[in-house]
Amino acid sequence: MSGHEVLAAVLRIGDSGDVEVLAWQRARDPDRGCWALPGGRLGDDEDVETSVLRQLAEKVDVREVAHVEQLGVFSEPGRVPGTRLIATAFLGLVPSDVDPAVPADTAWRTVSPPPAEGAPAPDVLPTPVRAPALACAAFDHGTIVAAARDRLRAKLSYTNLGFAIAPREFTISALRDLYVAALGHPVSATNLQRVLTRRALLEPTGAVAPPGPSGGRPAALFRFTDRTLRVTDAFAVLKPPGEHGRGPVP
Amino acid sequence: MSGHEVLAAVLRIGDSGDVEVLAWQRARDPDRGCWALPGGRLGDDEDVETSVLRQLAEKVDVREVAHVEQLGVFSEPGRVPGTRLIATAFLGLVPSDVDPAVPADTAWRTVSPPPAEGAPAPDVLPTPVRAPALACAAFDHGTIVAAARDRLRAKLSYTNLGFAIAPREFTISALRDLYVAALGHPVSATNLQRVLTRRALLEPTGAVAPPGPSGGRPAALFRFTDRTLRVTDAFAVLKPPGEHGRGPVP
DNA sequence: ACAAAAGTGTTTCTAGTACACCCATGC
DNA sequence: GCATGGGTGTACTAGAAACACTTTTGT
Repeated sequence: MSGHEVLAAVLRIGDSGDVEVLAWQRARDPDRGCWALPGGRLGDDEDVETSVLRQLAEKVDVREVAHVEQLGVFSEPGRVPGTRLIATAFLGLVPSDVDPAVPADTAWRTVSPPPAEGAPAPDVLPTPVRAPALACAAFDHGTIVAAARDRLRAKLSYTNLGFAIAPREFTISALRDLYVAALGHPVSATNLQRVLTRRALLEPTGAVAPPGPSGGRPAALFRFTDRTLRVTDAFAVLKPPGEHGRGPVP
Repeated sequence: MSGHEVLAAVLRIGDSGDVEVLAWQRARDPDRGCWALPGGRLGDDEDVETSVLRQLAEKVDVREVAHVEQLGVFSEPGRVPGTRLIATAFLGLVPSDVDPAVPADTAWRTVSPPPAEGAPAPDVLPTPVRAPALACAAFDHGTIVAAARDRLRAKLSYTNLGFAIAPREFTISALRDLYVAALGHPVSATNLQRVLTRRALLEPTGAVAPPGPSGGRPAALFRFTDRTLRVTDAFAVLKPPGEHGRGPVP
């Protein structure tokens, strides 16, 4: 009776230091001109995870999507006008260095940052070539994008999810910039390196990046040791007794 | 084309110190005799959240369910034989002191504990009147119950979710027993009290509980200050700078 | 008096933060 | 030399775990 669709909020950290989402512009009513998330009807012989990967393959090369996970179900009866359509929403992440070819109606749009809670507004940056904001989101896709952005922000803190937004190899300060964009607050490169190193998420490649035009010490290159999601900081509290200073069991 | 159902894994900590799930025994094939989660078809004019509360009202008094949240979508094409049926699964929690009237085919069944990871098996308890194990779960409901149990366990550590499994008023050691059952590992009453008090989740009622038959100091009664979900320990790491020793802003 | 259960005080540990300082490069 | 960016060493802090000890009851 009711149809089922899958929708993907694919996020990437843009060069300008913004979170961007992959969206396509609707050419027809309803919500003509507004931006919609890629997705489509669930097929008869696929589950939602398979379906979202299939749908994404039509927009971007799926090999470029480093991580996909379910966000939840959006099922308000009137969420799309006309028919009843239930959506399973996904978060997808693409490393910042890949710029996949996308169809003509599709583009990376800047996700508006969440309201800074309590903290004063961050310094105004000299606006470089940033993607245009997601001014008009079709249907309830704005809610889905916000959920995706929040999920990314939360998981960066207690998992190794950084691997999905970072290039294969990177300098610590480049990684810091990605974290700043995704978290929305300043991050110290010094401490970021220490936290990720202590958790054994990062390893040096041995190579170094050449310094910029104004000099400076060449930065060492790092990579994530693991490229699948791992929870690294679960049970911050009330953890099993006797696990005080134990490192991770090998 | 494809139907949509909602399913609720309603959990409770039983008197015997086990996690129990509300289930009903199927009288017909397929999976006759196995235990299934309460739920049913999504109505045309309701979203999944509304629907699951409606479905639960047929099994238990919804006022007794202290917390409900979405777990995810289960959509494998063959998850139920015959037709295509997509399920949105929910976690529900009922305080340990309520024992709602349930239909004849419905009962609380013990959820098998998760495999103890690394830690040695907990002490063998003298088995009291524990609910029978969920030996045969219908369809993919076993997976859903496991997801519910894991979700509860994780959220107990970084939210105030304890309010949903505890009675209105309780002693610290009673609360400790609930946490032990849900977490699956020993918890110190001393430290539990301190952690929850420091986070301002607990407040004394002023009353005390009478000691048991063998004496002992009467225990003070406490309650949760809040009875809606609140994240208390987010961003354990990489939190915004300058928030070092700041308490919660009033 | 003694056992049992509850609760407090105090120490120790660890992860994270802050910050001063040293290193390597371009000009 | 000196400005610039990268990296290390080290002190400080807070939250939590561990454990000894005190308090309040029943027998």
